[in-house]
Amino acid sequence: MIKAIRGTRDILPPASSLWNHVEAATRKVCHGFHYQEIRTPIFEETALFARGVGAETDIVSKEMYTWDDRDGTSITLRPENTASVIRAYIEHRLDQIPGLKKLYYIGPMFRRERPQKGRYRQFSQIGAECIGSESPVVDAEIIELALDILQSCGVQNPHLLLNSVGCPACRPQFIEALRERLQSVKHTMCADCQRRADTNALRVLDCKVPEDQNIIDSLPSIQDHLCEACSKHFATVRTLLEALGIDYEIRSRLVRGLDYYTRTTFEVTHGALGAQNSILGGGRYDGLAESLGSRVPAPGIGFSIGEDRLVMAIEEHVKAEDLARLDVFLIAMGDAALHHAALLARELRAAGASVELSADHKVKRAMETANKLNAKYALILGDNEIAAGVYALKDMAAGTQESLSKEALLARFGA
RNA sequence: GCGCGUGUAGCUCAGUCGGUAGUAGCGCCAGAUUGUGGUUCUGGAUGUCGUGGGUUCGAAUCCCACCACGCGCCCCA
Repeated sequence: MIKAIRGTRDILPPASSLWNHVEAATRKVCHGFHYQEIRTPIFEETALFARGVGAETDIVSKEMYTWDDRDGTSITLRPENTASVIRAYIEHRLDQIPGLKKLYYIGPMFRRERPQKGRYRQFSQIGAECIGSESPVVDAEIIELALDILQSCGVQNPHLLLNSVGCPACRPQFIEALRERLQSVKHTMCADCQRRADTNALRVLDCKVPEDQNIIDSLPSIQDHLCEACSKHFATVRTLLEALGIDYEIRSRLVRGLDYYTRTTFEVTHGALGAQNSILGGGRYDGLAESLGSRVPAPGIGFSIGEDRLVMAIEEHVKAEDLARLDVFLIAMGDAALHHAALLARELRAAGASVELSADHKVKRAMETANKLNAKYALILGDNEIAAGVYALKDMAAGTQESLSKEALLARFGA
C-alpha cells in the first residue's frame, strides 16, 4: 500500500471543519484590520530563501526541499513565507501604491525536519506582514492582530513573550559582549552551550538545561545594549501594548532563528502542546528588502502562526463535530415523496440549513442513519404528510415530533 | 541528523516458557411482523500480527535492517 509520506498527513472530516473554522475566523479578523490576502507560489528560486532567511540558519542549511529544474535553476519548496511576500512586494513595486501594505496569507510550508507531535514536514502557517513603516505603532497593531486571531479561533491563555534584538548598529556590539563573557564561563556549561559560545552565541540564551540557567541569567542582557533609537522604539511598543490592555512578558533571552529579524521580536506559547509549545513567532525585519536586492527600503513586521499547532491547541474545547453538524436528515417515503423532498431540500438549503436526503427506503433504517449522523432533526415526508400538506419534524435529541406547515418549517431555519 | 519507546481487526487492546490469532470492548453489517432512532437481545463479517531478512522442527513472541508513529535532543510554526 502507498501511504502518505513521512511528515505529511491527511486532514479528514470532521477534523477538517476545525481548520475551516480557524481559517474563517482568521479572514474575518484580518478584514477588521484591513489586511488583504496575498497568495505567493509554494516554490521559489533557492536563492530567495538563502538570502532572505539566511544561509547559515538551520532552515536553509539543512531543512529545505531543494532540487534543480530542467534548466538548472535551483528550486525550493518554501520553508516560510515572509521572503516570498517581500519578493512580491519588490517585484510588483507595491511601494508605489499608496498606504501601508497590509497582507495576510494561509498556506503550506515545507521543512525537512524530524517529525514530532506538532511538527510536520508539510505544515500550514497563517501569517501577516505590514510593510512600509518603521513606526512602533505598527508593531503594537500587528501583535494585537495576532492575538485577536488566536482569541477568535478559541485559543485560551496564550502567553506573549516580547523582546528587542536591536539593529545592525547595536546588535553586533551585544554579541561581542556576550561572546567575551562566555569565554570565561563556558567551561562550566553544557556541551551544546560550549559549542554555541563559539558558533552562535545568541543561541546560548535559548538553552534549556537547568544547570545552565543561573549562568545564563548572569549573562549580559540585550536590553542593556540597545542603541538609543532601538531603545526608544521598544519603549513605545510597550507603552502601546499596555494601552491596549495586552499582557506580555519581556523575555530578553528570546532570540529568533531567522537572520532577518531586527528590533521587535515576539512569540506566543501555549501549554498542552508538548515540546513544540510555540504557536506563533514574529518580528520586525527592516533590512530584509535591501538584502534581497531592493533599491527602495521596505521596513516591515510580521508574524506566522503554526496552523497545525493552533488547531491542536483548540481541539480539546472546540468540537469538530459541532462545527459540521447536520441540521436535517430528510426521509422521503415513496417515489412521489422523493420528488417532493428534493424540492424541499433545496428550499431548506436556501434558508441556510445543512440537509441530507435519505437514500433509505425503510423509515426505521433512515432513522437509524439520522441518529448515527448526529442530525439535529429528522424530517419525515410520506403519503400522510403530503395529503395533509404538513411536514413531520422530529427533534432527535428530545425525541419529540411535531407537524409543521412549510412556512413554519422554513421559519425554523431562519428563512 | 542523534537517543529512547511503540507497532496484533476500522478503533482501543489481550496473547503465558517460542507451539501456528481473541466468545475481548467499541464500531460496522443483518435480524427481533407492516411509517420512527438512541437502550436491550440474537447472529455475522474483517487480520500478509508494520515491512523484509535471520535463528529454529516451529516466530506475533528471539535477533538484524528498514518504515511509520510517539517522547526527548538539535532547531523551530
